[in-house]
Amino acid sequence: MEHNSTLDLPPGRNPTPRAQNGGSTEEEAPMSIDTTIVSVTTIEQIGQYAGQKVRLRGWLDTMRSSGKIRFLKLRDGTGRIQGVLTKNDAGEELFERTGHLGQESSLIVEGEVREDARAPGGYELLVSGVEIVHNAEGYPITPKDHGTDFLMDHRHLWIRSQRQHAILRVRAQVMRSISDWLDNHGFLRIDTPILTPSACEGTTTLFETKYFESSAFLSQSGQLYNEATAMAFGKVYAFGPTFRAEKSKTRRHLMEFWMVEPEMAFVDMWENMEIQEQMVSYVVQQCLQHRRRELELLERDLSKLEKIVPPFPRIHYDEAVQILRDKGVEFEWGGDFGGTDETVVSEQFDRPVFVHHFPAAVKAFYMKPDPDRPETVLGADLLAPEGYGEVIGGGQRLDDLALLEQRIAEHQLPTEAYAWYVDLRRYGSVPHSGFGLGVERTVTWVCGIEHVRETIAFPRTLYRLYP
RNA sequence: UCCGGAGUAGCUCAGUGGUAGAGCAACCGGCUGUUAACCGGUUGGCCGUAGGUUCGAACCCUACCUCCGGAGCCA
Repeated sequence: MEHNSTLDLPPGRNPTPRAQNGGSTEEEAPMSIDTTIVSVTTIEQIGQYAGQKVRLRGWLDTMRSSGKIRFLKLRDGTGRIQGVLTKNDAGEELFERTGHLGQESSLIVEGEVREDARAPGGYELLVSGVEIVHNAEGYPITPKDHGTDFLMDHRHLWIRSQRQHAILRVRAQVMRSISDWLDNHGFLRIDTPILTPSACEGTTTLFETKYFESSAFLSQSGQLYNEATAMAFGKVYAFGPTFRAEKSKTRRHLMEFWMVEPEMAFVDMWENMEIQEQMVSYVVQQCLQHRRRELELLERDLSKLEKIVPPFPRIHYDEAVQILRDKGVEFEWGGDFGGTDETVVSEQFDRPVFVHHFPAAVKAFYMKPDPDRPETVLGADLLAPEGYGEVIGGGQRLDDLALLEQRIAEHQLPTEAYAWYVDLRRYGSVPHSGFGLGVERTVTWVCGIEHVRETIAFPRTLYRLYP
């Protein structure tokens, strides 16, 4: 992130190029930053420079003025620190010049790092020089309350705020931990196409786009392609965006969302679940370890996350139906779970719960039926606790040529388009399984927040394509 | 698509038939330890749009638009 990292240089001895003054609106104002050699650092690293003079480059978060003393809260993307400026120490000229800075003005600030119990974070900067790179006027997001719609209209600015930083950092950690776990367990990342000739699962509505003289669809899943790459490499995963043109309007839905989809040859439904619980536990524990500060800022109940360790409970669809009925929910065997159904079931457990053996009728055509009860499939959904709902859908795939051809016919799917997929059952078919984990839902759960739309920088919701 | 809620200052909202309001933001001034600072002042309005009822409509009625929450579908 930092181009001028000072990590491996002794403090105070790394000459950095003089900051350019091109964006300054000050006319012929003297450079108030002196030319002595001062370390450029980040707020994250500032503790290493206690008692020394440093230079920070960032944006003005808030400013409070009190006549002869001024507090400039600076953020630089790595953290926030309060700069203190007094008329006596800083001098009349500097004090006057910083009196009319708007929120989010970009600044290069120089000063001495001081430990101070009064400062949030333990350190503050005794400001001795300020270069105004750009003085911002009328920043729309004030420190007061705003509605979601207003904030979403200003999403490009909203992501500068502390809460959004915390969420997006947790997201990055979740994605990184997923990749780490899979890479360390013999999976090869092979990404699948986003432009596809036809529906993958044939269930949801797809976004259609021009493809020269014909049309193409934005992928709703890499699932089918993953099966091909798994037959080529054994253990694989795809990690990328997926698109669903469903008119879903809930706190769990986005039109564009990210999914990681591992697929494994010679793995059955039960082993599939073991892999999932290992990976999910690892991801949650890594977030606790590396993003604790962010989770605390979000006021997440960390004790709930600490419980996320294997094994996760596994219940049969029949049991789940019984739980619903015991809790007074009218539910007929054979249906899929709605949001509230998922909540009722998952609230019975303090860990994510697998619900397996769903009725075949509500699942995709490629799911393998249970030989003993063919009206159910060898698949499992993973429901996150605390009512966060389905974060994983997965299962064992149909590996029998004749049965797959029959299913494709039953679902009235175009045979030509699936010819390559059927081929996989013709040349060395093996039992195989996989799953798809929704990144935004997982991040929502880990963060303990209300809505998936804050877990991606620029969410695509039903009626929002801006910014 | 269906059900429910809401559109009033830049933002968050009050105002339920009789002169358009508050807090914050912005702007001016005061204050040497502020944490969503505080104090004084100034600016700021096609009350979502179009009809209708009424002497008179932000307010009542009708339609439409937009947003929010939920359902369905899904990760």
